Amino acid sequence: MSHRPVVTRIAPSPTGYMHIGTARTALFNWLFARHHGGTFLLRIEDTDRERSTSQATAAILRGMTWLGLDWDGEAVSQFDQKDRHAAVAHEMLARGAAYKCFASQDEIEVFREAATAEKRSTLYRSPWRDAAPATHPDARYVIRMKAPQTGDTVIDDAVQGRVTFRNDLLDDMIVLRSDGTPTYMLAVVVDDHDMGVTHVIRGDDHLQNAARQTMVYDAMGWDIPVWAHIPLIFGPDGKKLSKRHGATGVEEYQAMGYPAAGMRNYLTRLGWSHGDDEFFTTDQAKEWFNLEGIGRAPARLDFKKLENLCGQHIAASDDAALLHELEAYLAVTDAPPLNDVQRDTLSRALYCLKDRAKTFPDLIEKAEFSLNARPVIPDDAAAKTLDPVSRSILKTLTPQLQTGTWTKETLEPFLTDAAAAHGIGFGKLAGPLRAALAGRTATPSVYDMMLVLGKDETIARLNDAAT
RNA sequence: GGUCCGUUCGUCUAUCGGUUAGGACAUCAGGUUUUCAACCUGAGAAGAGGGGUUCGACUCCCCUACGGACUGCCA
Repeated sequence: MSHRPVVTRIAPSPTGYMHIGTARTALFNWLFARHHGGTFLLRIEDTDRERSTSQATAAILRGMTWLGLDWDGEAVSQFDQKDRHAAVAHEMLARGAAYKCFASQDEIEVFREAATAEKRSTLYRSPWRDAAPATHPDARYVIRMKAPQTGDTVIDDAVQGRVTFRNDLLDDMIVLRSDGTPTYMLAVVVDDHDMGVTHVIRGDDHLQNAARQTMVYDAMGWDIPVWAHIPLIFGPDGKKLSKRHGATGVEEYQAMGYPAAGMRNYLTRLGWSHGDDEFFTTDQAKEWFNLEGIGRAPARLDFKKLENLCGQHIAASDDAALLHELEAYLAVTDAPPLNDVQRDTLSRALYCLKDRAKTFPDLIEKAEFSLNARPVIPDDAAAKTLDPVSRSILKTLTPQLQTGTWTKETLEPFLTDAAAAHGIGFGKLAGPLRAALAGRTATPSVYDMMLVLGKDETIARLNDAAT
């Protein structure tokens, strides 16, 4: 119960891509730290040398960066601290809080199989717990925690409440492997302590670990951090999120073209609430975020809602930032970059595009009229509107358009009158105009397209279609 | 099997013993419109089941059911 400045961390293991659940946990930790003006650290849990890869570490860094979750200081490698971990393990040995166990993996394996077969508890009780040092063989050993076997270990969790575990149901976990490397259970505690972590916000798959880790804190006489075990994220069907659901990796979401701000908003709201607030900025999230608002039940991913929120964020973005993020999106998907003309036209078109796009692919699709150079190739539906009559009307338009001023205020009455002059409503004229200008039947407003395209380009496209 | 956690509209959630159980997404029906999107209006839609405690339970307790996590010299 100290008043130390808040320090949180995200501690992903680099054994694959960055899971969306990890991203949300990172987000919560980041939000909490930023809310309190504290520190948010990134630690790569790479003590599993078999499975850790530098590519996975790079993917984590990319994912964090994309989501805008800036961490303080350098990302640290847990493995780099292995000597410190080993020292703590030996310190525990010296304090009588741990012991050397000479049981081989095979031995334990045999025990577990037998226990499982006989439906007995697989809890392993090492015969070396109380063995006199004189009886120790000259062989490889692991260091096991000498866990209390009676009483309870109580976790006061900021999300889950008070959770009690019976000590006689917990075994003496290994803290140092026979090759001298630390296990996760030891390394997290040592690192969190050394890094001054005050609040451990992580998936509730770690809830039981908190009990075991508490024992290490106690053995070393260290302060226990505030625990906050948050529920896991499920797929839309309520099942554990798997490849089958389409997207489990953060980078897949980026590649699908969701804006980072929308992603943050959605992920923050998933399992956390601030009254009825649904759409909010990252600044608001930082201002509002607290542990009390975190729910206790797992939440399902809802892509429709994600899209809706993303659409709102795109609409709320300022044009320059939106263009910048769009180009970044293009880059990660290996799409050809925008040329100068496209960038210029698009930046002028954004105002009439961003209200109607939910994702970047969506935006690009709707922006096509401004991205593609002549000639405009109409799709089938658009081609149908360009019948001889329509084409002849378009033809009469261009000379008159040539002389008018190019503003919405002049264009609007002009086109309305032109339609009327041919005995049709503007709605009838809009179809062929769309086809000529965009080659589509679904486009932004005709006026907006004309404004974005400019007089010369508009007339050229109209002439193309009329002939 | 054991331990632990969870369970409000289809989905995300509000409610912190007293509400016609609210909002959002989605859905459906209207409206507006220059197509699409958007927007506006409206509708349907929920406390897993059973016991308690209480004047009164979605809210507190117990049991059941269902879901999940953990049960590694993985993290």
